[in-house]
Amino acid sequence: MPLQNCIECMISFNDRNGLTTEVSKVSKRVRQEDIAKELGLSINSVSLALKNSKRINEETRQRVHQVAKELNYIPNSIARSLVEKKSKIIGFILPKITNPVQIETAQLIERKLMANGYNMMLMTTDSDRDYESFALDILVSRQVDGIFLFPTNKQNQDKIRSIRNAHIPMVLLSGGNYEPASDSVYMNQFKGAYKAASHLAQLGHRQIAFIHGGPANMEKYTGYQAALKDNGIEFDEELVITVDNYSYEQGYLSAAKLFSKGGVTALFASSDYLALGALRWCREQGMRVPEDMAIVGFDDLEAAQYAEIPLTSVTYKVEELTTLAVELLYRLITEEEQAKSKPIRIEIEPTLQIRSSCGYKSKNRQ
Amino acid sequence: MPLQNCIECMISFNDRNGLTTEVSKVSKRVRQEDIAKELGLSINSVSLALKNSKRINEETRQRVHQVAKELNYIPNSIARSLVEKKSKIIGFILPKITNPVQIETAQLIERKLMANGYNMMLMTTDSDRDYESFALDILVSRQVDGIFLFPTNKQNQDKIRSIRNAHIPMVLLSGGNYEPASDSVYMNQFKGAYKAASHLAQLGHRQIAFIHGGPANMEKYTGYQAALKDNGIEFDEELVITVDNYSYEQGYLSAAKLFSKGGVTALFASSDYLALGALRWCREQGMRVPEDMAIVGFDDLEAAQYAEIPLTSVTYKVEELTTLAVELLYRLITEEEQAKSKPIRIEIEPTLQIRSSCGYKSKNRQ
DNA sequence: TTGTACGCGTTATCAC
DNA sequence: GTGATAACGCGTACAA
Repeated sequence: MPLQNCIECMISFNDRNGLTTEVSKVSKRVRQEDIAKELGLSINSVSLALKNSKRINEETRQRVHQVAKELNYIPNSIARSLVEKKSKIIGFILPKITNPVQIETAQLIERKLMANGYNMMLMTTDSDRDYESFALDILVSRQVDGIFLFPTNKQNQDKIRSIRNAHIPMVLLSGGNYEPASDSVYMNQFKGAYKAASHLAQLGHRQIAFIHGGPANMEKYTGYQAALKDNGIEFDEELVITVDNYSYEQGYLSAAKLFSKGGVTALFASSDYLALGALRWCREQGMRVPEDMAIVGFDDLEAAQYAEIPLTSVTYKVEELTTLAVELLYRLITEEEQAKSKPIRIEIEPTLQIRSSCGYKSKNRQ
Repeated sequence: MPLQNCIECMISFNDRNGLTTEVSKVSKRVRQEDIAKELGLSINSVSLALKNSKRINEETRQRVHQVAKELNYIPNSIARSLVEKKSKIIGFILPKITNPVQIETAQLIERKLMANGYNMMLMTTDSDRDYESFALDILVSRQVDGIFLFPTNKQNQDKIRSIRNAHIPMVLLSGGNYEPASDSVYMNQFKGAYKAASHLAQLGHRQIAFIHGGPANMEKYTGYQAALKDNGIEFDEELVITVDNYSYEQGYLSAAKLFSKGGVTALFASSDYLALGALRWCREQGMRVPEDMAIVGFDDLEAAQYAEIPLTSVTYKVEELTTLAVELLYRLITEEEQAKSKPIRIEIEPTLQIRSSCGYKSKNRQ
């Protein structure tokens, strides 16, 4: 689909399908007018009665509710949104729905929003700059009351800034060691990666490989590099592999490339799936983990904990993050919090969950 | 939140928050009227120009587009939806976002929808009857153009039927050996479970345990029972455990309960995660898989393939299913397909992907 | 307590 | 080709 000029594409969409002219056979939905006619009241009275206004007679109120139920009246949110200038929809944009942590974040946020009458519109970007931009336009067009965005690296910074300037509440769920373009609540991936790589370095490893998912993982990449530097290890580009999705398979294939040459003694993977795929390769090749190869993952999925060799992984409290994120968005929606020149920035610091796969004998070792 | 009388809850929502009276500091979005004023045209001409009507002068058309871009005009989908009686939103209801196969289904469907100008509203039910009913009401209220629903067992059959009667396009993504309440495209879970349990029975196992996730897994349950019966094995309730989510942990705990007594030689789990959790328990207890315990899972996740002992699992083509489901929904939307008295029913038959965990020496054994 | 009139932003039907 | 005018369904002043 044409991502260029996406607004134009949205504008002219109707020309492309022939649906408009078709006779709608949809049985008319019942409106307030219908129940007004039924009772010989005005639409207004019905409207007031339905929202239990005290300015309406208790008896008529009950009769209206009665008839509404009988006719199976369901309010038209679209019409309501138009007049109230609130859609009660929150947009949620994330790169890929297959990222378990991001989708868990979405789930928790959806639950919290639902409790306040909001619903969630979900869009994916595949980490693509144009898709991300397009998704933002769509959500603005749909008059969402707020947006959660897992931005991919520093894409669309200008657009994000302009949305913020338009006072559309938006909370970024990713960020790093740079000035964010909008208010944000996120786990510091830089620090997480730094901790992981440092840990491996301090266990004595000098050749630490790194697998990452491209632009979406830039912060992890820089964290990895910083850790090497601080531990006096020279960065070697040969030890880094970029993959295009976080799968066991990609981890498996990357391990084959990275480890066959020999020399490498440790791996830091930007996702647990990648780490577990690599783990599988090691097992097949008769490599012992952690003795021959130390492995650290990222996200601390349940799969990491239950792996053959329980996986050391970078972790953080998703529940805590989502709570903060929703709170911040509500503050922005109610404008308790004005859009200040400097975006609010709430950071969660990740920790390293140490298990067997890195070879460190912790007291809590599993 | 009050799930009873959900419509009333929706109706009276505004009373509960105090936002309505607050002064909106949102800088006014630009409307067609603004660009009309700017050019000394009528709103109508602007509207026509924006959608590239041939009934408008080419020069003015261009001027309108020009100004629209300058003012950063973004169309208001809410207003458009109101008059067109089409929201271009598709609702998607699923029990839990943490089910990888269901969420992959959602992802694939979202992509296909997006290519046609639709967006997706996502809701979760937690397999709860009232939540499911509530979600349906919300989506109807929001005037969605169609609904995908992973129904939980036979909940809300009447509501589903009434939505169908109201000619709101809806495709069910789950079903079984019973007359579905609406048009549906789904993988036959009964057959999948039947194949899995039969396979174990035919390998000689007589005590086959079963872990399932409650009402959402009824079809698998009956498939399991049917397989036992057809293989002359008496059903033993003691060998069945119900869990409330598909996690490694639940599988691990269930294995502890089921296997400690002894006697059981095989396990069929209604989800790969459960199976892998059980696998972990076996390893810790020194039980060999498949020699001491044969295990079969469901869904054929990547984790199953890459497990320590690659897991035999029930599988099907999600891509194929989503393609059929989207096609069917479009047919219903364009009313090529009238809502007939008898719902359309498209079934995908799952297959058993045999790997090492069940002990069967297939030629393709991994 | 209830009804009337108007507005929300857009599209569609007519005139001109 | 272009511009009034009337919808769409609901909320809210303001009258009655």
